Amino acid sequence: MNNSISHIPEPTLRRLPLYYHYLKTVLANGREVISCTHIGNDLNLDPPQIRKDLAYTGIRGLPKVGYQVESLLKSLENFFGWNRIDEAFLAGVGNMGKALLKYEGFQRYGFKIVAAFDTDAAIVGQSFCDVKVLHSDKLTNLCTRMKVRIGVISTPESAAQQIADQMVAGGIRGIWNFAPAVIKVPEGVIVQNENLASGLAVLSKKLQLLMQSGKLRQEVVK
Amino acid sequence: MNNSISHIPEPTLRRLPLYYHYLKTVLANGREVISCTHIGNDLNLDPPQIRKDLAYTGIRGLPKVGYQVESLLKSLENFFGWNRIDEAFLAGVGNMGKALLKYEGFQRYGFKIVAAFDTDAAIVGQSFCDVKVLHSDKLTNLCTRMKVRIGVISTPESAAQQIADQMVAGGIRGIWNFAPAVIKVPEGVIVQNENLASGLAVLSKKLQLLMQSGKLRQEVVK
DNA sequence: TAGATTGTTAATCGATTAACAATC
DNA sequence: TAGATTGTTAATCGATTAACAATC
Repeated sequence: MNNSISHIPEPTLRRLPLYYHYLKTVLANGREVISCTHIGNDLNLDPPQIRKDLAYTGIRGLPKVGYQVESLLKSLENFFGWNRIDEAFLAGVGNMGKALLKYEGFQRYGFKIVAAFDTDAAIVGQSFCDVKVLHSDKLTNLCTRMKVRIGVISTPESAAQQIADQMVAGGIRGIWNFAPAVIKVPEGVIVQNENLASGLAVLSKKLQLLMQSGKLRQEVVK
Repeated sequence: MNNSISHIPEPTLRRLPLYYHYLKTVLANGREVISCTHIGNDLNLDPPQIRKDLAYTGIRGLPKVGYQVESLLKSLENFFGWNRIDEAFLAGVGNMGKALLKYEGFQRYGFKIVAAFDTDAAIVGQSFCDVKVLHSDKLTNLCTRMKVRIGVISTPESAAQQIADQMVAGGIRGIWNFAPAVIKVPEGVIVQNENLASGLAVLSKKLQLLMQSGKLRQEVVK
């Protein structure tokens, strides 16, 4: 109800889909009501944080009882608008592009790739999961005609900016970028970068620190 | 030099690979020295933040001059240990698993998948980029023998925990998890979750808010 | 020298955590 | 009723941003 609160913390936005996925399995197991204590236990999160996150979707729980799983799921769906499917274009049908095309689980999150684009003649004309690969030349025009608002970039770095420009020219307002490139877009267009190297770096540095401290502790023990 | 500071902010860790990638292209363009002002301009980041991030790697710049690109790259490589390759196992050779196997750019980040595992008889025995797919039964044993410390999970959700257990049993200390599952591991094992649904949710919510505010503004103008 | 840039310290901002009253 | 849980307000923590002296 409280639509005036338009700022939602990004960490919260990132956690909400995790709750959703979890609650789906909870419901499948036949549980109708759940508490934050329980969710927190399964998801390794603090209950007050979960309560605050869920409150952003507008849902209210019952003291002593918890939340109704089904209405919690509906609340999340409404919050994100997952009941309506957003159509998207994908550019760059390489390894990552193919994986994204073939993954059908995104539909659950109101997201569907309806056309793919590439410049490689060997790939143009092929289909993946009923999505045809067209030549990138046609991106802007088709985008305008189909009123598509979301674009996925999984091209090599060298092509990313040009593809982004074509997307913006076609009216795309949100870009999900998997290319290791910084994309410049005009105001009013959103870029969400998905950089696997960042996650890998976090993991390997944490591991490095862990092993070091382990060695140090062993030496101290000796 | 200051190894006593063992805590590095995670946002910094996530940005450092972006600098590295950027500096590689800077060097390729023949530039030998660069300032944070310049980096910030190209990467859409504030110069003082970049300075602070880079300081964690131990590098020092020269006032008025900036940083030497080459020594900056070396400093980053040393900081992360990218000069030594970490060998990793991957479990779950589906769409995402194949994309990760085929992507060779990770070697630049000291990371190489040396064996892949699956339970599907149709996939076991195949090779991708010289990496052979073995049956998951062999994971734990081979892991112990090869002293592999990093595991990648790209299995379906239902298999993720079991694979994680096998990895931990084989001595793996760091898990890069692409499955939409919360994995329980003993203390001393690190899990880095890579959840595409989170990124997608952030993008679509931001887009939603953008379109709403746009419409509101239009109405106000009318 | 003057201006640009680094490096450091302080101030701000925002998210998480803690505390606690309200409630079924 | 008593205990568990929600929802809210306050305190803490950590990262970003601002300010500024030091320096080539």
